[in-house]
Amino acid sequence: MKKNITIVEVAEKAGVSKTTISRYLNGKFEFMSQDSKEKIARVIEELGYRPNNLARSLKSKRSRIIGVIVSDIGSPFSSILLKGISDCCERYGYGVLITNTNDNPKKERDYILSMLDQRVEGIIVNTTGQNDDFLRQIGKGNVPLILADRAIEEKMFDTIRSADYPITIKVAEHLKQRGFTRVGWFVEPLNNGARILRHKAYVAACKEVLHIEPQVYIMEDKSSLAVEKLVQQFIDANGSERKAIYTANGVVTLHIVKALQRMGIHCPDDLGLCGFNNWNWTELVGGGLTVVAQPSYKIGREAVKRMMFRIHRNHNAAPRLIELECELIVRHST
Amino acid sequence: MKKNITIVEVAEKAGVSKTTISRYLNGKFEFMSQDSKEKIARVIEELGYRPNNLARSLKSKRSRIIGVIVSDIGSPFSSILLKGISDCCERYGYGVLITNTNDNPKKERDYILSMLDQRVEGIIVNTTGQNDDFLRQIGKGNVPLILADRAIEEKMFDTIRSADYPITIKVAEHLKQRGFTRVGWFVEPLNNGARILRHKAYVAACKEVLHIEPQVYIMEDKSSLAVEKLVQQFIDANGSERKAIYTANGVVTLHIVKALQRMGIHCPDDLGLCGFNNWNWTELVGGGLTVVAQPSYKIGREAVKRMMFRIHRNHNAAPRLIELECELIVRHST
DNA sequence: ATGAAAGCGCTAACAT
DNA sequence: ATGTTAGCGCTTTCAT
Repeated sequence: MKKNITIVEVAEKAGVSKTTISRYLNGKFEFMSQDSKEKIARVIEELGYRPNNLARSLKSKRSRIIGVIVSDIGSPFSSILLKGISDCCERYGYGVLITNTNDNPKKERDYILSMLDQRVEGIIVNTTGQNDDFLRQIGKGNVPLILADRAIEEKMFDTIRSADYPITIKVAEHLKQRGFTRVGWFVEPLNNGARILRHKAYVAACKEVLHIEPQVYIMEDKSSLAVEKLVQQFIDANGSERKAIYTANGVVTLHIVKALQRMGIHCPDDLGLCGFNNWNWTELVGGGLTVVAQPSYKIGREAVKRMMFRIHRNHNAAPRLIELECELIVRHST
Repeated sequence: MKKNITIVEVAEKAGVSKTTISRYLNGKFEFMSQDSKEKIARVIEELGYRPNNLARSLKSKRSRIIGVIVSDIGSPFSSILLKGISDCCERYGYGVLITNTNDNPKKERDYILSMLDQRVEGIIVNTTGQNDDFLRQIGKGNVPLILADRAIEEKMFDTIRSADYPITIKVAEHLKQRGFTRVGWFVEPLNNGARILRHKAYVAACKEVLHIEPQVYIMEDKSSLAVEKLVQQFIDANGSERKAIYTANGVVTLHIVKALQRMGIHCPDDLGLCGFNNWNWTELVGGGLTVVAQPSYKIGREAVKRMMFRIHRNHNAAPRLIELECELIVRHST
């Protein structure tokens, strides 16, 4: 097990002090002789020296790592979000420490604390929605926290999410124009900020555009039978009206599509369907699904940009809500 | 900006030395009075003290972080793999530093180096396949490297992947039994270990089971037109035989399904189709796709287990190739 | 333009 | 059972 090369050896071999090496490493060439510079470069090359980032971070208090906590790393939303985040972090020379909570609030708390222990410079969290008090507490510390997709009630953190309201209005207009007179909204339990805001948007769209009573169907249980029952319930409740389902997210969309297939219900003739999230398979099923495309990649990218702003420009900027535009992709199912 | 609490303050307030606090933090209670123990616990609680992991790692040379490099974080394979890795790391008390190369070999090299700078204790890499020399170099160092899914020629690293050979034989038997007399294999360029091994398996299956000449179709270009052309080529080349397509991975499957839909080709009557990877949408399209289910989650989990073995038990164990069983899920398309 | 020296917050001999 | 001390590998005043 060969010893690691440190700054000391480099200094000795280059015939200068540690300080000069450190300056070199940090790009402070301004008051450094061309000679030293070249010699150092050569020695580093020869030795294959690489600085120890733990030591650098410990001393400088800048780890150049940001933490990311997602609620379900297996979902396409998360992977695209993460892609946006990592791509953007890379441009800023930051690394990304990622953890996955599986929507478990306790894990979320533990991970946040352990990321702070690692001295991450900021945390981006797609919160489970059950940690508002804890998050507030963390917010008082000096490591910026930014919410991705899921907001919390209080306007305390920068939040980057999709602009659900305008797109939901647009969806309603589209459905109305296609002759649908009843629109049911299918969602998982309303226990996080994204779902709550989308719910508001749906209710507003019912009032303002569709002029109907909202019909919210909450999937407490995602088993095949339970979902089919819920769909049947919606159908039975609306007699001979032209009915359409609007879903709250990609997971719900998937469950609904499966249920409709099993039930032998065809879109758009038997029932309209507008999904949320333009996942790669949505164009493949049933001749193509009409969907709202959420800007997941951009959400990631903007979260990082905002984080960099906070870290490098203004630690105490007022929290901002950044809502990014969604796109309605009309296909065969409506 | 309030000062961070350090071990020194805790020691003072508890009336003991730093050493004792350090012992407490590391669970070395064996020679510690019940009294000290309780007092320390209380002080830590009161102060809300949390140890600085950078300092711990720097000193102890154990960061309790492992690095993971995936080639495409946006793909379901990667997300499930990552889920397996993170879940398992958590059980061992390890954090995960994740980066994404987008199949760019240069990025892969840079990320590996920067992970080493962070003093990760091990690296799991789903390599682009274009860095064999570099990886060998890294392999000589003392940070274990484990390959996930994509092997390299030389048997130098632990490698965890799916057992492609037996499942491919099984696929061939299934297709034969269903009356398919020609099977074409569709793949991206053969530039990584997974594809190369799958290619071998396909060729073997052709000889041993199907008794036909292999027909390999390489998708150099994934545009709609190019893919359609390739499919048409396969069809034209095999006249009135019963033809089936077997794909090398989920991305290829997706492209083929799209092409078939556009071309108005129906499975299994016009053409059989067996995909690779049981992504959530495969059961939805065309009445359900027959697929090989790759054990992505398990690959992640086993990679971590092997990593822990290497780190904690035997740094110099002989490299092992661990191949995990795949499952054939027969649906409507064959 | 360069260096000496004092830490960053912790761990681990080596005492006692 | 507990404390003293010397670092881990770097950055950063403050000199010169």
